[in-house]
Amino acid sequence: MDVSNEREKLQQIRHRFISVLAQNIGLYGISETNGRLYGTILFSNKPMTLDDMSKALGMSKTSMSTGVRVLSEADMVTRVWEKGNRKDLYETEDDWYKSFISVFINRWREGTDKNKHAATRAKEALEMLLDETNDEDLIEEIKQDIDKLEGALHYYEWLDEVIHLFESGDIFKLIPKK
Amino acid sequence: MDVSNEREKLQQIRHRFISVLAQNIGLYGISETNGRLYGTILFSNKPMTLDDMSKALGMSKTSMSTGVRVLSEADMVTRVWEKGNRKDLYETEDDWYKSFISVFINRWREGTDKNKHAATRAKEALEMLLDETNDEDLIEEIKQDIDKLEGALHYYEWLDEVIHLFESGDIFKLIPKK
DNA sequence: AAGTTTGTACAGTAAAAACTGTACAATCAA
DNA sequence: TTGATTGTACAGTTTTTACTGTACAAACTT
Repeated sequence: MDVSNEREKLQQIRHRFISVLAQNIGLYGISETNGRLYGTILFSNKPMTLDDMSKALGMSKTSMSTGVRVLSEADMVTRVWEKGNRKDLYETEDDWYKSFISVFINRWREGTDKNKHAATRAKEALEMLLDETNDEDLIEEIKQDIDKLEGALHYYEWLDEVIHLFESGDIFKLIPKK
Repeated sequence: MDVSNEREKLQQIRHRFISVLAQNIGLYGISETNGRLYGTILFSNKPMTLDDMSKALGMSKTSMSTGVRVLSEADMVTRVWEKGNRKDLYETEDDWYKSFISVFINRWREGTDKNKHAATRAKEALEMLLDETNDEDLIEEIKQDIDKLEGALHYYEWLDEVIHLFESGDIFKLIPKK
């Protein structure tokens, strides 16, 4: 088997892995195409330009530009400088713990905070309404709603602490990096 | 302020909370509309029929049917029986720990396993290719790829243990339910 | 300065997802 | 059995998202 054939095989192995990676990267809030872009940059063993990516994925440079922006904002790729090169170069953050966990934390922190805030506000509003009304049935319904919101709030508080376990890095005391 | 006005206010408070909940439920892999459906059933203080939902959300019964199926598969709502009622009735699983954590676990377990499997297969394939080839440059590239896959696999193993922490319920020893 | 090259905004197009209405099978009532 | 009601498959539509090509501003070269 000659070298070009072997190289072909290498590409195929990479491609297969990148496909699976991209399909499951939705867990981190990244779209499949951007996941494919991430995988491509990951396995390019040198930093890539937008044109490189465009060529590698057969997609427009515009798409690469927006894709790279999303990945940069998620701290999954970083821009890197190289003397004498006018083009922007990008490479992946190779520490998977760092990049994936931080993406995870950002997403969950944001979502949980918003929910918690909304639940608190709703509970307060219901308590005010409870004071105002005299209708028996309505009072009963409001009380049930407050119960539900309290259940939700307990869960969010718990989740808060879970997220903090990751933010603080304490999770690694419990489950050490491999 | 009369009762109908107060009832209006109650609906508004519910609606506002449900909107936020629905916007953030994507974290659990549920779409925003299905999140709204979940919220609607949650705050209906009695089990709902498809027609109830359709009316409450102003959407087709077909959509309710498919939506409820998604939520059922995720164990977020359950079908419930009532004597003398021909229609299917649904209510939410009220234990947020139970429903949300199980949805979370299912998603992450599945995604992580797939990635781990793909990484293992890719690594094996690369090791075979490494044996076959004699080209210096190619050997170097393959080695770099293997390194990356090993990094990924370490992360996946770690993630595996994290997921298991939730599956086993041991997380509650560390961070007790509120 | 003029001439290139590079990244991105924006408008338009293609593809995908969400949603609806109709049709029909399954279940129940009489 | 017939007639009515309920849930869902399926086809078609609308809405949303993804993607592209063009045009242009910013940065660099000469």
